[in-house]
Amino acid sequence: MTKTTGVGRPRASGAAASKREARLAVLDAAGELFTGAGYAATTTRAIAERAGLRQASLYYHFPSKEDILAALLEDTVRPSLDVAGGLSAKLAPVGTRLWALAYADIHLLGSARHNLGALYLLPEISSPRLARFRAERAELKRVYGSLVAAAGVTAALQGIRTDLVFGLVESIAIVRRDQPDLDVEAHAVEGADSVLRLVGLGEPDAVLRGSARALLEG
Amino acid sequence: MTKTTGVGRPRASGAAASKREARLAVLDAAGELFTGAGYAATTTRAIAERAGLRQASLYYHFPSKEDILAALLEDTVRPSLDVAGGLSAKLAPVGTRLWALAYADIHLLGSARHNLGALYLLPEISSPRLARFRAERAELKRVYGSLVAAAGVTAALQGIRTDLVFGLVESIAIVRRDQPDLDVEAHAVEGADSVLRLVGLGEPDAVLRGSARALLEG
DNA sequence: ATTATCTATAGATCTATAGATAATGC
DNA sequence: ATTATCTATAGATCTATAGATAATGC
Repeated sequence: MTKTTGVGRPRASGAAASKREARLAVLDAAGELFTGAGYAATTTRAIAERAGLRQASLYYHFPSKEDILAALLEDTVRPSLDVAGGLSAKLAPVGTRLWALAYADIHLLGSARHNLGALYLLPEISSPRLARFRAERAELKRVYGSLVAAAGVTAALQGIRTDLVFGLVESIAIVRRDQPDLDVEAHAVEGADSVLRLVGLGEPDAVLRGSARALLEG
Repeated sequence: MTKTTGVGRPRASGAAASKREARLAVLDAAGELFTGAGYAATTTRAIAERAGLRQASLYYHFPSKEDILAALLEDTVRPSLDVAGGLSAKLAPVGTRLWALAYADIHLLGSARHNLGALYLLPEISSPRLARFRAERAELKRVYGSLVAAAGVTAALQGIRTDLVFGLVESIAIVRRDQPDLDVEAHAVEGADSVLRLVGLGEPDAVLRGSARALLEG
């Protein structure tokens, strides 16, 4: 006759939540701790505590600690890939598309709840369990690569310029670590402008920016 | 009458080395392991093994694991600061100086024995023991900032553009992780060129590149 | 006497598994 | 019966300190 919220043994902490909520709470706690203290330095106990359940209960939701990291990172690239996919359906000049993609990515990385881009340099990234994340990130980079090519960059320079563009976009994570309260919007605009200058498309004007934004909204 | 190399109890491994060599061996082992497996995931035992001594003997050379990291990171920024200092003594146009600094930094980060730039995003960076590293890196960033300002970037945009330039330079670490055999020279030239375009100094020509290189050698 | 190392270990974890348990659902 | 959690713990570490030891130097 006790009032509870759902199926399954109640939590020791008293907190009640659905399975989906529990999973999200775990991811949120892990995101906070991984970015704040580091992946290896974060214990499963700390994650569980923050999420309101016991350490062993994590394993009902995720097969291993690395799978928690995988889920977090995949959730980070996927929205970028979605933007890239959405753009590919639209007709617009290269510069506009490239500006839009860079702007959206910097915005996503810069304003996500946790600075998960800071985890891209983690050595654990090479683990087999993170294969899907790596593949999705490579896919995103390929999109940048095709835009850089379409921008007219010499074949010989396409690889390196793509690296630089991608690096410029992702470097928002470094900036964000140093300045947690940075102006993401300004950074995204300036970053996207810089990407265009970087690939030799010149200085973007208000018209280009406007249509790029429209592209993202439409 | 046993033949040994110096003062102190001989190593169990048989390897003999001076105190200075031992310290360097520890740093080299740690650099390899920190960049390959991660800081927290690397045990002091693994470092010691690779350096040819026992785990506890590390503590004769460094007061803690974090101090090993601090020494490595400081050794990484210092050469860049030296370049920056050297440049400040010379007379040359802003573009040339900025190109030279970016080129030198990308080269240093890209071809150092280990990809230590990949550790700049580590959460451990905020530890008090790493205060000196942070200060030196901030100093280097300030140099970039003054060059960006001298390049004529609007006051309102100086901060963000400096972040972007610094991010572009340091992003070599991400690229290097993904492509360990990258062409550092090409990346450094393209990266430095990109920095100039990024701050609005236009497309650098062979003359500028030549005098920037001369600046670095002289 | 000094130096650079060693052995041994305290004390504190950490991840993941085994198996029990307290709910709801049928 | 199924679900979502719990308790308990195996087994494996890990960092740092204490104190001994095997060299050289004086």
